[in-house]
Amino acid sequence: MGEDDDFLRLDLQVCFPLYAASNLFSRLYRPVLAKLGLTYPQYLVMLVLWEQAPQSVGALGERLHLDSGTLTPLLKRMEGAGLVTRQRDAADERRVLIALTEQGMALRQQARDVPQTLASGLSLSPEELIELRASVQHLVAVLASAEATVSPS
Amino acid sequence: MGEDDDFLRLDLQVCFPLYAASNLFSRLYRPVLAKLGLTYPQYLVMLVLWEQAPQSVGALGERLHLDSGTLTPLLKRMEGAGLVTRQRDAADERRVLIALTEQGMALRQQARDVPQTLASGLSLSPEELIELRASVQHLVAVLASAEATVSPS
DNA sequence: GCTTTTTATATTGTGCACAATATAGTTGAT
DNA sequence: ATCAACTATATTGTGCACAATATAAAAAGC
Repeated sequence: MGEDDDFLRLDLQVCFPLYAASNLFSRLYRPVLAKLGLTYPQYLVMLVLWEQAPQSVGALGERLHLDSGTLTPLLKRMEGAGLVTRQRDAADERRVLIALTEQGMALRQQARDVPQTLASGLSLSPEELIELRASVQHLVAVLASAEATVSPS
Repeated sequence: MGEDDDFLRLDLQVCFPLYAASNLFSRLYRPVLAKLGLTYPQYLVMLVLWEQAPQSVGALGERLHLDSGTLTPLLKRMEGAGLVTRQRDAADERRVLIALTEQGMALRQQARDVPQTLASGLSLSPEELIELRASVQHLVAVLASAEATVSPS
């Protein structure tokens, strides 16, 4: 008990720096995104929709690894803000299609400089960022497959 | 507008895989930690306290990059669960010292295998995990210093 | 055609995460 | 000693994140 060879030290965890980095990133984005009227998860939704719209709630959730319990109220707030519309798919009434409004599309221009604004404050080289991104993307793939293994459909 | 050379594509973001990995990790930990009666952030608090206790709320927050608005209710729930005690520091009445109860200390034995249980399900080599951990720890340091720069004390 | 199963989203309740603010305690400069 | 500035924690309100459950629509089996 209390030996130093156990694996419970905070500095030995992989999960903790990910957790801290995620929180710190969202804190760093907050004032920048506030000018656009977005929260950080809402910004991620906009990134997905700017690539392709309309999309169903489920498709958004699959891309972002979030479920309807998170997305539904978030999307309703975005609808209230005039950024997106929500309407049932006529072809499959179970689906709700999320589309961009004119305002939502226009917001892309204002968001254009957000990534570089933040990256510029980070004192990390582009190479470091690219390598880090690839590593964590790989981890996400591993975690997502582990999730699918544990709770099989 | 819509050119492919802008930086708004989700796959080009560093922040998004961190966000997804953090969520996926906490989802993966949830069923394991539930057996110990802990949530994932509560588990992190226990890791810190198992290293050293008692600690003030502020010291916990500094270590975990969390503020009192997050920690106070979390610690009250942990107090209610019988894992920690909360009492004012007699030497400085502004501080609240968080200490472990017998039950809180005993829980360490039950938690002993948690890290390896999770790591074993990940299909990542120990070398990959160590390198990833170092990269993200470095990022946390960079983000924390950026935070300090933006909002100077 | 009608029931069973599956699928897609919504709802409810709990627990973070954090900004803004409040409160109480401490320190420092006179 | 007194008061202004500062520090540590608590409170309030908003917005995620997710498990569990509900509801409704579609698909599949008979």
